[in-house]
Amino acid sequence: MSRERLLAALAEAGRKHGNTTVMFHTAVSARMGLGMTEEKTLDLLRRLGPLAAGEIAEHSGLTPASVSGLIDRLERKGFVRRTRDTEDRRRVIVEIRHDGIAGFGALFEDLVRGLEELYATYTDEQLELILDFLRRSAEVQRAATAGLG
Amino acid sequence: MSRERLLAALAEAGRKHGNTTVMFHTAVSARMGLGMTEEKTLDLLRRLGPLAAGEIAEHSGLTPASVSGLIDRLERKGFVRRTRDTEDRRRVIVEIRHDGIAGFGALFEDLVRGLEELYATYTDEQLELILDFLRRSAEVQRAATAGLG
DNA sequence: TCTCACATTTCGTTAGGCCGAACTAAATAA
DNA sequence: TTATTTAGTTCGGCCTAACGAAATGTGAGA
Repeated sequence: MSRERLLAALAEAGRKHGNTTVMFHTAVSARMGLGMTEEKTLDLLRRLGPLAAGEIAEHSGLTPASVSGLIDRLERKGFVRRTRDTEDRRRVIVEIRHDGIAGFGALFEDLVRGLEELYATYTDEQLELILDFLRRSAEVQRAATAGLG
Repeated sequence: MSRERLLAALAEAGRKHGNTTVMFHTAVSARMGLGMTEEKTLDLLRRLGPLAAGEIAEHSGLTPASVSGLIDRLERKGFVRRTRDTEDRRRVIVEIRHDGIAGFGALFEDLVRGLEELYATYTDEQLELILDFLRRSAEVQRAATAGLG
């Protein structure tokens, strides 16, 4: 395959790959009964650990009032727990209830298994190449997203 | 790096890559002033070509009433055009207005340029490997999504 | 103690997007 | 022609998730 064709094929494959990623993500959220904001918040908590309500407001750009409602919804669905900060009892700490999201791990089973099978077909060198590509490509996407802010 | 570590790193990198993909996608939609449904509809029209309102209803699972409003919004934003079917004048054909979407191509510029630069650092053989990986990995995601239906 | 500042919640409102029911217009059957 | 079905639209109502303003409870300094 000529390099030109190769690059064209990569553009197309990348587009499709992105599409399936978004679709999978959307399907998972729907199954968990989560809205966009709720899911983004869970992701925040996964990455940064327990946060105060105000910190969630900062990270998400929502007003404090909206965050209250957001936490209510997540709590009602069993995904997070509210705790009073013992240091500063005005603050409310929000933490993920791992027991609440555990049941949904099954949603990822097919994906995880499929990817494991896929990875199994590559040599270590090839996997290193793929790993590097994924990291650098994620960085490109991150930068492009920031450029849209 | 041991294969075990390699696989763990891939799982993590894959997760992050998926995240950045979704975030980029979300940011683009926001910039275009599109809701989730509107965007899904545009994607439908891109993939399947012009569709009748009723066909959009079938594909999206929305009621005809909702589709009417949906088309109104897309039309008002300049992304689609309504046409009467000349065969069956009850039917309304919805088609993408490429001139309406063209202005937003710039949103992808950074991403496209970044990926081109990234691809430029690989040999043809390496790109073939990446292409194959993207295709197979997209298929895994597609299958996993279908499994959630 | 008495403010005053701060973190969060509550309340009332608004905008978006969906639905069902009733409607118009066009095609089709009797 | 007339009755029925089909395709979309309009209307009114509802729900979700956001917001601003005011209330609540807590901390901290004079």
